[in-house]
Amino acid sequence: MDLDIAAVARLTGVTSRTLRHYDAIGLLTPARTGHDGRRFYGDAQLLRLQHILVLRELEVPLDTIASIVDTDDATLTSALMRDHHVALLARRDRFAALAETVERTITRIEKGLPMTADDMFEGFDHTAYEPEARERWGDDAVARSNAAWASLDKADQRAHLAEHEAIAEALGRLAAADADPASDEVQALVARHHAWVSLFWTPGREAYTGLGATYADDARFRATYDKHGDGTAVLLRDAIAVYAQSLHD
Amino acid sequence: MDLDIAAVARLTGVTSRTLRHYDAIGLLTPARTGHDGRRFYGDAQLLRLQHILVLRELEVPLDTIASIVDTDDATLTSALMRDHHVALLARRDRFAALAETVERTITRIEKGLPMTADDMFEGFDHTAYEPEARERWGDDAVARSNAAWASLDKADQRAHLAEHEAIAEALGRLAAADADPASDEVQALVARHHAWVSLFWTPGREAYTGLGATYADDARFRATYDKHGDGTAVLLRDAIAVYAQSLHD
DNA sequence: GCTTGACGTTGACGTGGCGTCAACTTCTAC
DNA sequence: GTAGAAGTTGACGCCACGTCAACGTCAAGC
Repeated sequence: MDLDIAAVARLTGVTSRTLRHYDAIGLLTPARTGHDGRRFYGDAQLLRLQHILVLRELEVPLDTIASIVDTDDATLTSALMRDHHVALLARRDRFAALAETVERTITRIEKGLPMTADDMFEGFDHTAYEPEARERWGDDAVARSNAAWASLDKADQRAHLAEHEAIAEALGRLAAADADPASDEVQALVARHHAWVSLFWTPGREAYTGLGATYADDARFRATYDKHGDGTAVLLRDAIAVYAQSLHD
Repeated sequence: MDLDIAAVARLTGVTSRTLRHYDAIGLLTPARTGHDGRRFYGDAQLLRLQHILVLRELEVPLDTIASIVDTDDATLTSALMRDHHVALLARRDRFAALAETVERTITRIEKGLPMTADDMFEGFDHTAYEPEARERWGDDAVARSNAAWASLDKADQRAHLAEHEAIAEALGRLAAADADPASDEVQALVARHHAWVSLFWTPGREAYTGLGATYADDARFRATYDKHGDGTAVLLRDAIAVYAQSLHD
């Protein structure tokens, strides 16, 4: 059942040096150590390693990774992994966009057509356009939200996740009852939602409205909310549009 | 027309520090320098920068990038960019695979189902499986082939690209004539093809056969060959299957 | 029992691609 | 004329390992 360091290296593609490094900094401690110092890893370590490698692919610094994977609660872990799963999809889309930009550049050059500088760098710059979506789903957003997340202790982390679930669920019920987006009940939930989002990022009027629109437009967001009932994402969008009027600039 | 360093930074998303670094190591020299030392960039530099950034996304070291983007011939450059475009698609697919693996892991954990260690790391390890495809399209393969490429001088680089075009074109004509894969004419072209491939990687019998299969199965490869006429990729695959019998293990 | 070779161990130093000061100059706006 | 924004050139710092050296341990074959 226990795998030695070479077996783990073969299985996962990381080098044994890296595994030793992760042990040295306390990021991944072997399940047990042989009497001669040899390292042996078990299933729990493999799962942890997978999560570590996912975050490494997302270019999260190792010390931040450490505080993320150290959350020992199972539901918490899988919730975070869902978040990182979405981030992987975002990176997939990013490379698709880059490939498209490069393809456009090649055909333009070969045909001798001119090209604007903006077009040439579409997809490269991850801060310049689509502000809300990039804010929430871009690479640096993941980094920042991970850092914010890492600053919480475990109880706070659990509470934060539970809060979002509670909001979405309550919204789902109101959506099923065909509630008015401007009603007090719905607006109270939006206020909680805004506070919830603000852990990672405090959106102003325009940004929050944009975020609401993204919720309803983007398939990934919509699925997250509509699993509590169809129309939940749309209700949230419309409610946010009302709520956002009270926010500054 | 000329952009100062801040404008380029905004446009492309790189920092001005990075641009200064690229100037310092001779990777990207500004079009002109103001009398006070300020840097100004033109269209040619932007195109070069795009290529640099693509290669950086592919994790190619800067000195290798330098020797790649220094090929001054236009057709050569666009041929290389095509190659790197494919590499971007490969990375896109890689992240898609990672996301899928993570998704599988999450649902398995939440349902309490067991999971084999192999399944958990599908897509992470880029050396363990699909040897031929990974050899040709994986990240490290791009790195190695770029390094091999960089070791050639410009005349050799141009000759190498022309050779592949010539082979593919001749194959296309024979495919249109419904030639026999085992015929001398076709086999002579396969011999040239094997020699051509061997600049970056010398495949044995099994690997070369696998490469041929990939040519016909993978849409990206197929398109590359079939632009010289439908059925070119299939002819090449079948001809390789014959040719490969003469290769060692 | 002894050697051999594969594979593990622990330090220690090296490296690539910038980030981040510090100290200074230059242009623009009021 | 002066403030402030943004440029310049060094110089050092940093992260995630790679790489090398010196050494220990185990299984297999003689």
